Amino acid sequence: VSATIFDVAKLAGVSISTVSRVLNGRDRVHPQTRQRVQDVIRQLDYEQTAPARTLATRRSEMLGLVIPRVNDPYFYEIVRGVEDATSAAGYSLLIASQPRHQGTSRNLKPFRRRFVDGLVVVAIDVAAEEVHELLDRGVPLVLVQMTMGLEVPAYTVDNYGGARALVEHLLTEHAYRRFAYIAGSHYTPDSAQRLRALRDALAEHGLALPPGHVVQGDYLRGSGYKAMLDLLALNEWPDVVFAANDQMASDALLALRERNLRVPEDIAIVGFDDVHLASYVTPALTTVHQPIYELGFEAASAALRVAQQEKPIEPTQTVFPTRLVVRQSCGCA
Amino acid sequence: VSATIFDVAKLAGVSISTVSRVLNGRDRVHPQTRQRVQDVIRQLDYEQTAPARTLATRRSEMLGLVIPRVNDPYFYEIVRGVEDATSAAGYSLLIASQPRHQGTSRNLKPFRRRFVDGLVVVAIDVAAEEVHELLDRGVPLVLVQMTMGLEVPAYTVDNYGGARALVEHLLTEHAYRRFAYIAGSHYTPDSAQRLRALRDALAEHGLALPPGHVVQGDYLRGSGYKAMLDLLALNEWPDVVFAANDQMASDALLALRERNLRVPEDIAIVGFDDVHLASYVTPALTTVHQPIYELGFEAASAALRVAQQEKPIEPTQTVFPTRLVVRQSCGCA
DNA sequence: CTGAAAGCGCTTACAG
DNA sequence: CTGAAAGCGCTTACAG
Repeated sequence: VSATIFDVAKLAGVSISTVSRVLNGRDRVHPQTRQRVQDVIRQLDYEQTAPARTLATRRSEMLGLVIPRVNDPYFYEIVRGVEDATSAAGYSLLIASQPRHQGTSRNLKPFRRRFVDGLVVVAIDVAAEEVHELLDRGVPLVLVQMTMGLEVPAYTVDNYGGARALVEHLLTEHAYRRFAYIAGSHYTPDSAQRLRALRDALAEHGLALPPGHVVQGDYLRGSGYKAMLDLLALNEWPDVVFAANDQMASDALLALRERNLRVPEDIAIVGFDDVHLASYVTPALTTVHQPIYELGFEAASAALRVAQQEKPIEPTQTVFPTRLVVRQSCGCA
Repeated sequence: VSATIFDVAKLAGVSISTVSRVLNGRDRVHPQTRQRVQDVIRQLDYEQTAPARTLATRRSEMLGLVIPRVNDPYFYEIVRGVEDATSAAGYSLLIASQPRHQGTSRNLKPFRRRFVDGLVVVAIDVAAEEVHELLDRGVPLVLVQMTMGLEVPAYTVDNYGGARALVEHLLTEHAYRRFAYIAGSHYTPDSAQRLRALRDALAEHGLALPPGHVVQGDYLRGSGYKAMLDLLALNEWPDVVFAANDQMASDALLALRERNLRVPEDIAIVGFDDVHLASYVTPALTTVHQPIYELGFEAASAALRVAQQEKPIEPTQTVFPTRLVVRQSCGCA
């Protein structure tokens, strides 16, 4: 139905090689020939067929994205960043979202078969073998919110530093002593890093987490509510609850309100991430900001930069800074 | 680097035609031959190269998605629905997000060139010409949250009915008389439908919107705040403010809190959509639920069903029901 | 500066 | 049930 490169060539009175040359802007073409071909292209509304080109060049002008399928605005922000970088480069985005936890995975195969020019893998367990295979083939692959050792490029945020700053604030500005922690899913490293920061900061002040004051959540909607109820079942309540993300902190808020407990007067709550929700709940959450959109944008940009220059990718480890955001849920005015 | 169909054929001692047959499960193949080929495929870890297949068959096993690039959890829910339907069908998802308002668009071209097997277009102005061209080519295309006349299949929700039920509640249960409306972006039909429902319901009760009581927002974060301030600048305040979505309603809440006004005592607020945010703000928003995820899921499923059966798509107009969700922001306990 | 030809890795009538 | 061959629409050395 549509015009092919043969149609263009015939009408312009040249060979398809020449059409291909003006299409790709490589090699020299006589200005008049070029003009003639371009006119015909416009006239026929011709456009290259992507798979034919991909087959010949092994490049698809698509960026692949692997991301957990969970319904979390946090991941949406990453997607937006990846997307913006991708369209800015004139690429298309091919998405495969995955159940968050799924043992060994062959999720990268579809991307191999489709010749994606780059791949961004977000917070997903992928087989090291597959990652290295892609990297070895020269497919620029970058990790976001996870690392796989120094040989694989990764974009993460300073979870430890952010959590540390948050806890220091709670210790020095508010003099809280009894802390509790609502953990995120256990198979991601960030919750563990944030917990470690909490423990270290407490230790420096001669404190420790009381037994039973670390409860398990999963980062998702609802789990913070249940975790908070577990905490309220303890003999001695904490002064302050540090939830591993804002979603769980917000759900904890809901649990406390139901029990007619006041935040921060009875129990203070803090979160992590600084997603939009954090500033809409009451009291607004004190939390740690991380540059979520930028994480996605920079990771994708890096992969695309490499793809477009055909250079091998450097296994750079990029750690974005985080920043304490003080609102009211910690007890500040 | 990887094995091709030739490698498999040679090692199995058959022609590539036969390999292709076992790969695609069509035509009869002798069981022993089939077994031998399958063994070799496994042995070589062979996988079909997608673009080669696409070039030969004109089918890509990709579903295209065009969606506004705005940062709105509402759209993320749709994406999730589309995504789940897509992976359930074994397809990949190719995303092109677009600035929300961009005049006539050639945004569908990339999808034509890549032979997507179906296309879901969400709340985006696309040129009617391009839509019909794709439809004419047999590419199943479905519209979500927009319609382009009866010839193009569309998935929408009952904005009018939902808004109507909401306003009836406010009129009969609460006896509010002075209404105000914060409109969504003017280039989408849903805000206008909701406003029309409001006007009709008021008229039936012998009421009307006072002058200046319709203010313009854009659905996005921040605009509800500004709109609420405009309303507070009026001589006579409304009893109740109907914001065209929950995001703007939540921002209006923030504006009122800053002025130390109480919701719902001083001014009641209601929203639309029933996004997660609605139940986290204080007071929780009375709103209208719409099945956002389902909208994306069903639209994508319909397109894929057609794609897989190679039948022409029926231009069905599907309208999902909406449902009043009563929480506290309207004045209910 | 330009063209003829081979090749990318598949599928699919057409014969047999 | 199976194979040889043409074709899908491009790109890219290789000659000239």
